[in-house]
Parts: sequence; structure tokens; C-alpha cells
Amino acid sequence: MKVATRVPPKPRAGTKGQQTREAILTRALELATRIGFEGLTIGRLAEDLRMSKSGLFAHFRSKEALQLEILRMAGARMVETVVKPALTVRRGEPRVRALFERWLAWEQSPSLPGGCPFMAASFELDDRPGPVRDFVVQNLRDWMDTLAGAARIAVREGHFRPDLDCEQFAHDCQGIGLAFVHASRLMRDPKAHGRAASAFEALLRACREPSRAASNPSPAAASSGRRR
Amino acid sequence: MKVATRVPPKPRAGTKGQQTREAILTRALELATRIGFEGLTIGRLAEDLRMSKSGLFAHFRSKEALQLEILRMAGARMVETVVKPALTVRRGEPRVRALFERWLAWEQSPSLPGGCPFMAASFELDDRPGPVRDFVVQNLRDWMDTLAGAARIAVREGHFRPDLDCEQFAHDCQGIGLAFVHASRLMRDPKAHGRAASAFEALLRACREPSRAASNPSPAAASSGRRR
DNA sequence: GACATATCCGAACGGTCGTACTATTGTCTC
DNA sequence: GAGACAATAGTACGACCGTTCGGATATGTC
Repeated sequence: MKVATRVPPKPRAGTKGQQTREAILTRALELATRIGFEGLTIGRLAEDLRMSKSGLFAHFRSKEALQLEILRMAGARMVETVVKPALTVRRGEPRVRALFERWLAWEQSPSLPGGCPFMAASFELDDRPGPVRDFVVQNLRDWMDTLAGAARIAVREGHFRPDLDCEQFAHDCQGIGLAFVHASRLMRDPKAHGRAASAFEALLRACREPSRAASNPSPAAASSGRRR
Repeated sequence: MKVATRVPPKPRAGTKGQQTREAILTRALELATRIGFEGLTIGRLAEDLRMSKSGLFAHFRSKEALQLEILRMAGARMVETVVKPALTVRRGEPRVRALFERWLAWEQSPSLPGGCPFMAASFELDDRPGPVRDFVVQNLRDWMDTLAGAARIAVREGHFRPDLDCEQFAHDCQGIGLAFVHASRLMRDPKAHGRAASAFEALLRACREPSRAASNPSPAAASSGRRR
């Protein structure tokens, strides 16, 4: 299980190695979203970039390090294209909305032909412990915290009802996003985006309305008589 | 790319081959849910079953055939443990509820240590065309049709509002289920089941209430002034 | 008991995987 | 332009992949 190799290849910025390194990562991210992180192969990636396998490999000490670097880059890009722009939108519901919309756009970005890598990795790595999985979990936790935080601000601004469970809101958003990927990528449903938008609007509506008690029994469950 | 091999190995029922074949599939299903369908390896599966690779392989003509048989078995089991029992519950919302609850239970069934194989396959195969993907899509389509059909009955019974979009309902259920898997398996959130239940209750609530126009503008969006 | 057939094993095939070494090229500094 | 060092290529390795094939067992029938 020996893992440590000679020297940490962290070249100083601007140099040639640094820029091919980034080219490798960019292409690797594209491939990984399509064929998965386990499916991504150093040989195939090298061939794709017209490099030798060993030449490419030298930039990272191991495949795991490569995977981590890919995810690190993806996380940084996601913050840059989703979170940071949304923070310029005014506080409260508009910002929540901006987060969600930019999230869907990011998922469909042409630079991510296979969709958001964290979504895919969620299901690919959920049973495979290790640093890669840990990194994905941490990134997704940060993302859900961002969503929950934006919702909390919307509560303070009076856009959302005061007793809203903001973690639940983030969870529900995640569900809408996952269903969106499911509908658009797997089912190839042309209405996928509309479905996601409808679900999100319904969720926002529920966030604005004063809460009705969760213990409020369903009329259907209460009414009809016969029980097995 | 030659794929056809000698004879279709479909032994008549009851015989020895048939029963080891099913033992293979049962174990294979368990493994596949944990390590994925591509990650599942004939050698590893054989070792796990204390069989020779070739002896196991002889039961299926190819790995793809094995994958399809695994999914076929999983689909049959899902119908048996989720759909059929729910059909004995009385029509309308109770049946919808039964479908959802049994679905979550199926996802957590001990015989599926890695969760529902169709959920996992959704994201693993979304970009890999072929018969395996097609089979997964068909099964999930059937499942969503089942959900939508149950909702339609609930509309007719007067449990849900008459103008409910039942396909949207099925889509939203799928989202809740995916978020459940996300929360429980990846994030290891002990509250995962509670979150799913809350989300589902909120969804049902929205199905019962008379619809408010979707064009109803958000007060937050309407109030604050500046718009880019 | 003999035979036909179903079931399983062992060995081997050509490939590809991640990784390790060495050698060759390119790039930057003085 | 020479020397230093970063960057890439070449080659090889052991392991495992899906698949094939021939032979060894087990099973069932007469």
C-alpha cells in the first residue's frame, strides 16, 4: 500500500509544467464527469491529450492525487461560477433564487459535459471510503451550508417565514437538483428544466407561507373508514 | 466486438444450475450496489462465492448479460416488495403514501447493502449508452409511471386537488428519494429519514391544497426595487 | 453400470490498469 | 552558450480484466 513517492510536484506558478498541468486537469474534469472517477484512466487521458502515460503521471504522484486535484479544481470553479456571483445579488430570496439558478446552469455548463462532478461522485463514492470521498463530502457540506445560510438570511429579511427549517430547505434544494440531473441526463426529459423550476417555485411558496402544523392530519387519512 | 457465444444458457427450472445461478445473482446484486456495476468484477464475484471465474462465467455469456440479469432480478424484487404490497392498500393518498414508504424501506433493505441499484445506476450509466442503460431507464420510467398513476387515482378520489400535475408529482417524489440516498449514504446524516418524511409531507400538503396560480409573484421579488 | 449431458474448474489468451525506473528532451539562468 | 534542472518520453513490471477452451467432475436416465 506504499503511496509516498519522491518529491511533491508543486511547481512554482507561471512555468511550463504548471500550465500543462492545468490543461491536464481541465480535460480530466471533462472526462471524469462523463465516464466517472473510477472509469477515468491515466492511459486514456494521456492518449486524449497526446501525451505519454508516464509524462502525464509525473505531474501527480498517484491516481488518487489526480482525482483529488480534479475535484479541487471543480470545487474552485463551482465557487467561482455559482457562489460568488450569487453573493452580489441582494440578500434574501433573490439571492437564494440566484444560487439555485446558477447551480442548474453550472450543472449544464459545456465545460462539464457529464454534469456536476459532485453530483456524480455522490453516488459513485458513497460506499468507497478514502480521501476522495471525504473531499466530496466536505464540498457538498459547504454547498448545503451555503444554501442554508442564504435561506437564513431570507428569513431575517422577512422573505421566508420565521420558523423555516433552513437545513431542511437546503436538503430539499439538493433533492430538486438531483431530480433535475436524473430527468435531464438519464431520462433525457426535455421538460427537465421546467420540472426543476416548478419544484423550486413550489418550495419557495412553502417557505413564504406561514407554517401549518406538521401534525395537521391528512383529511384523506382521517376520512375514509375501512382499514385492513 | 463479437458478442454472441455458443448457446443461450437458460436451464430449465429446478435444476442445480438454476439455483447456483440465482445464488450468483443474489450475491452479485449485493456487491453491485456497493461497488457499482462497472466496478463489479467477475473474478471478485467468483472469489466471493468460492467459485472459479470460468465456472461462474459459464452461467452468462458475457459480463453485460450478467449485468442485465442482475437488474432484471432487482426489478422483479422491487415490484414484489414495493409495488405489489402497496396495491393492496386502499386507493388514493394512502396508497401513494404506502408506495413512498415502502420505497424508502426497500432502499434501506439489508439485502441491498449499497441501496437501490436503480438509483446508483441512474448516475453511473447516465452517459454510457447500451442495453444496460436502456434497461435502467425503462425500469425507472415504469416506477415513475406507477407513482404518477397512484397520484392520478388520488385525484379522482378527491384526496388531491383536481388540477395536480401527476408527472410533476412523480418527479418530485424521485427528488425526495434521491435526496434521501444522498443524505443517508453519502452524508451519513442520521436525520435523513426525518428529512425525507418532512419533504414528503410538505409535498402531500401541496397536493391537497387548492392550487395557487404559479404566476403568483413572490412578494420579495415584487417589493425590493433594483433589478438589473 | 453405462452413457449423455449439465455443471464446474484450470490454465491461458490478449489487453489495460497504476506505477516505477531510466533516459532524453526542453527551458530557464547566468 | 553552458550548465542546471524541470518536463516529458520510453520501457517494463506485476496485477487484474473479460473471455475462451478443453478437460474434469457431478447428475440424471435407461
